[in-house]
Amino acid sequence: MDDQSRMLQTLAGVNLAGHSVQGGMALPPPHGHDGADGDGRKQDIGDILHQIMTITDQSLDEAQAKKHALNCHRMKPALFSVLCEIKEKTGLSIRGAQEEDPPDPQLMRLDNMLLAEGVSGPEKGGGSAAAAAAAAASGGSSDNSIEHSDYRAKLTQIRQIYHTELEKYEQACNEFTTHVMNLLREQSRTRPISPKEIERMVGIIHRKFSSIQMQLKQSTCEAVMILRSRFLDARRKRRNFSKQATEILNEYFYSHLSNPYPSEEAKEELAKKCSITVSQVSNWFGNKRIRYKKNIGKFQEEANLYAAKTAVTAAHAVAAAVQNNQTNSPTTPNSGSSGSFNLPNSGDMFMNMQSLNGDSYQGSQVGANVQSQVDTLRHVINQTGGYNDGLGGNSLYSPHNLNANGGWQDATTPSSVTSPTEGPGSVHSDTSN
DNA sequence: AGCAATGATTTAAC
DNA sequence: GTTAAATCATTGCT
Repeated sequence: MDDQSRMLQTLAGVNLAGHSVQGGMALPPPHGHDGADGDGRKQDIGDILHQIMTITDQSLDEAQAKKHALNCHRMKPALFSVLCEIKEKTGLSIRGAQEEDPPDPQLMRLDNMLLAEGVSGPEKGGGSAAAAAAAAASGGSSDNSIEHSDYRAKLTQIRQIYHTELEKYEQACNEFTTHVMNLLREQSRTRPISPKEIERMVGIIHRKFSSIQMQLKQSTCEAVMILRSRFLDARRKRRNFSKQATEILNEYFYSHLSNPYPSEEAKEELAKKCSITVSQVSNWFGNKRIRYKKNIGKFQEEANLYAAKTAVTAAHAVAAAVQNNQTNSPTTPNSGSSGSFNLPNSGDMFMNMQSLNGDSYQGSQVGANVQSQVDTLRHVINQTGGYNDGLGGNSLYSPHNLNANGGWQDATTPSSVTSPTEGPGSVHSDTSN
């Protein structure tokens, strides 16, 4: 207010009246008597200045009436142009102080995150990436689909709230900006307000609103993070695999008991079959190996079960293979088998008929499969052939797979490590011995 | 509530 | 990178 009154004093004392400043001259009272011509002009200026000064303090109705009178004042145009000039000069320093700011890095981070989470961005398919991540992290299967949809629903909810709020803010911002601009434009007729100043004011308003928007974005991000941690932290919400998935994994495990290290391709295939991720397959095999090794006795029943389960198909497959070999090349049993043997067999059955490229496994694969079948058959033979060590029916199956060191007999090195360049025909490298 | 089973994570070794 | 081993955290059964 000091600057303003000083400015007005200068105006009244020097620029307009043409007189030198009279030391510390206060504004003339608004209602004074008319004196000489000079005095009268001074009185006019003082009056009009006072009116301009107070017009913003008055109510709109009051101001409306006064504005009209003010605009009609004979001194108004001259005074107005001078006020504008002074305002422009003082405004320069202000303008220099606050130039347009660079994009806020924090805001950019929030925007990026919201975009990545599918909260902002296009409506259709929004959140699919995050939802897919949720599906992958929480472990597939039918149980997971419930969680998946639940996650999606919650994310959609957040998304809706976010957009509604954002729209509200934007609308309010626009309304307010328009209102202020109208007000300033209106006032620019009576007060020295330049278009640039209006622009600056709009900028200030937008900045204010964008800071509010940032708060909204921040809280939305927080909500998404909480949602994610709740749904995606598998440890917090562990889901057991479906029975079918466990069965598939167990079948593979027990039919490859001699070397239960599925190759990368086999893991992928198992993951696909079980609707879980490859790392979940790895986890499962890791857990299974260690738990089996730790307590073989406990798993004997299970081993027998799966051995018996695959025995019939294994027997059929081996029989067919033998028959096939005999018919194809009776003199050299192994020479002709590679090209024609493609029957389902044993534990590999669920893998071999649909390799990654859709072809049947043939050629070198056959040897591995037969070995696997022999593994399985050996269990079954032990079980059904009456071999009994006298310790009871459940101890039929002997853990021939483990060596004295506690390692897997045939598992010299895990297949995925030692044979990364295996061809597509040797997916089951872990069974070839 | 107690417990076993089980999927995931961590750590260390390779 | 993978793996074994230990451990954590949850699920599901009794």
